[in-house]
Amino acid sequence: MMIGTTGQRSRRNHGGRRKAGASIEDVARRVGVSRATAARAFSNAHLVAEATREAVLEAAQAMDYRPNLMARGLAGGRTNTVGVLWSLGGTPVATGETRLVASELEKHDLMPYITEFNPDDPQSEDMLGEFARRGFDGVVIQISGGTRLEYPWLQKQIARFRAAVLVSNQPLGWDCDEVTRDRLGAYREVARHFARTGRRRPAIVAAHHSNRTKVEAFFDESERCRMEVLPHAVIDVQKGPQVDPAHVRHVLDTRFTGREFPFDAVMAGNDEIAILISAWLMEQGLRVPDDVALVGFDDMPISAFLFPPLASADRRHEETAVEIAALLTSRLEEPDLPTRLRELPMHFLWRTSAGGPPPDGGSGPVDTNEKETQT
Amino acid sequence: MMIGTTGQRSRRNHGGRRKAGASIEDVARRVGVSRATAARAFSNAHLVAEATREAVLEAAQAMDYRPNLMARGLAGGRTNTVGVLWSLGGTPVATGETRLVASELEKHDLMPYITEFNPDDPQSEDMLGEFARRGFDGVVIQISGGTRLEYPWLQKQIARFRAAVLVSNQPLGWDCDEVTRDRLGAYREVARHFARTGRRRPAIVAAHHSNRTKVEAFFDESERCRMEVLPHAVIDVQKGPQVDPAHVRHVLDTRFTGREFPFDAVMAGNDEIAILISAWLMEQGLRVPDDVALVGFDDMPISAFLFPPLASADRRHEETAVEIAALLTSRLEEPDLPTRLRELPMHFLWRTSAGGPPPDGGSGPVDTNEKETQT
DNA sequence: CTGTTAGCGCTTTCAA
DNA sequence: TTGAAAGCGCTAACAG
Repeated sequence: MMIGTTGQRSRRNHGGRRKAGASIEDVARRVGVSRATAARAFSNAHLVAEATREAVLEAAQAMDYRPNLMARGLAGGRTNTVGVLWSLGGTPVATGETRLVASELEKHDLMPYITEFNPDDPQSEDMLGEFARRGFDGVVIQISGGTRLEYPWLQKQIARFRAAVLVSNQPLGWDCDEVTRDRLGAYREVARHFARTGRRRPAIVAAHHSNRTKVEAFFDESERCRMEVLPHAVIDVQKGPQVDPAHVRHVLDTRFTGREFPFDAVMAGNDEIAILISAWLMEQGLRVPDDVALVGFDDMPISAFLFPPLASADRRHEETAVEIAALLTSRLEEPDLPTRLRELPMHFLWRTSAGGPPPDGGSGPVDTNEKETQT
Repeated sequence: MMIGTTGQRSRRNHGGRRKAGASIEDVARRVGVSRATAARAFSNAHLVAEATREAVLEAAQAMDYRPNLMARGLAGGRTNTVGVLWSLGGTPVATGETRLVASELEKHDLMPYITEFNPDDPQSEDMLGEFARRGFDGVVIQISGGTRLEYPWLQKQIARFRAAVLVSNQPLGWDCDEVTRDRLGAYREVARHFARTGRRRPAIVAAHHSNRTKVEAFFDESERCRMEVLPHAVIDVQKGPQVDPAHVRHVLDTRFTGREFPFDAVMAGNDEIAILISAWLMEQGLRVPDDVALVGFDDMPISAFLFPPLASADRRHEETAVEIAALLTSRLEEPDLPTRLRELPMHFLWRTSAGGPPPDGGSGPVDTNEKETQT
């Protein structure tokens, strides 16, 4: 490591107060009204005379005035900031999802702050406290494979914000708006597809073994369809907090190499795992889907273009992001709205890797089956 | 779409002032000192008598006091907030990188705001203004495949922050700290490897054709190594602002299907593109690396476990993230430091898909060749 | 509909 | 080393 010295330019503007541009006072003076009136033109437009408001807005435009949100928050007003607490788990799909949510919120002039979140981690409580202290207007909280359905501290923290949207796997019924994406239906659809196309011995390879419901749904449906559920049909590849490709590989190697692979259909917890399985199967000389049918989950952008194209389940990211933003902004506008529940069930997305002909001649069901409820 | 109504619970805590926990005044009262002194214990500890400070800190702890950062910012103090402006471009690698940066900053008790950034987009200027108005302490700005080397407005905006770190492809020499990851070396290494292992006709498939330097470096080295650079050896798969798998596929299909694929070595702009190419080649009945050697870029976590394992270039994410955080925090502590430049060149990472024996018996060079400079 | 007046919780002179 | 006092820019009563 070399250390050279070729100059000594140093940065100006060290500590100290920075001038932050025009203030509402400047605008007010220019228009000839009081500070309060000028300010109202922004935060309570409906309390200001049409003409006055226009004059203020025009002056503000001319002076390039923008409200200082620290000051606003401090005084109890809105900061146009929302926290997005998501369990990223290192998967590209999750981070992609938060980007969609972020860009959707930005469309509504809200500034999203995205952060990793795990309700089982006590540190997460601090995070929410910090958000409240910073005057965040709202929070979006994803309770993903959550081990529980009740987090009393969380429910309490949520009440500190003007708006809160929960993103869940199943309706939680907390006192806030909620978007639910049920994945059980997709798991059952995959099981039925496997059975219908002549598969006999299905397996599931997934992380988060803790979250049993999806595994149960899959095997329940498998048995109803007369497939054989072998003793070790659940292959858990969870290790740390996130999926580790090396570990997935290691599990497959130690459990199956040298022996005959006993399954003819594999459901993977997500597309990344499916890709790893696919590579491993190829290496073993097994063909997808001829020898083993393979289905992933969450539909990564590249999945449709792999060889063979990887079947998956549609996570409905865009719709979810739009719903979240809609719920949040409407709540911010009208705090007294009743709590709302939006259901966006996930569905099996047929592609070649799943084998056999696609279900009823299409790549997915037509009825997406969403529900809108006031709870 | 069904609309049901099953209740009318509504949220409390609509607008209005929220009580935000203990204030510095409460702490001061409890200890028996003035507000100013208590506050100094946090923001200017060295101006307070040892004993007083300890008493204040202890009281704060007991009362679970945390400074209100909106107030602090408003009064001109630090907000412990930094903006991370990164060109995500939808690639999982970029988002993964920002997560590393974020978690590194969090270790230093800084709160990162990650946002998409493109210096060629005029809207980005607003973004920085907004950050300044919100009292952000610093910004991390990635100037990626940037078309230019000078962005006067950007350099000016940067001066509004206490700290700024630039993340670039090549040293830019602006008046702020900088981390540079040169990728040209890696491109040259790949070309040399292809030549050494008997490949004759290399191609490059990449987005961002605008950024020609890496393409030039690759073909320059190819020619020096006596490989044949065919007329259409640059396959541009750029369409929108981000890589679109469908478009990559489309380009490959329209240009090569039905004809013989003229190249025996392909360098892809990133691992995702490489995966798409690999699938496409398989579909054409071409084998990697026997018929076509393939190298990606940026080393996605799953790349090492694909079939065949995908060669790539090490983006040195972790080191980069650590450097960024180190530069930022040190600048915040000591504003008068000279500007610093850290160089972290990227290197070729051999794996099976690249064909032939690995370069000098290893998977990569030992000398990582970093530099530390004061400019 | 508009102006006046208090703060929000902190930092920062300026004296003591 | 500490305290008193004056804001930072805005919102929120409360009068007019």
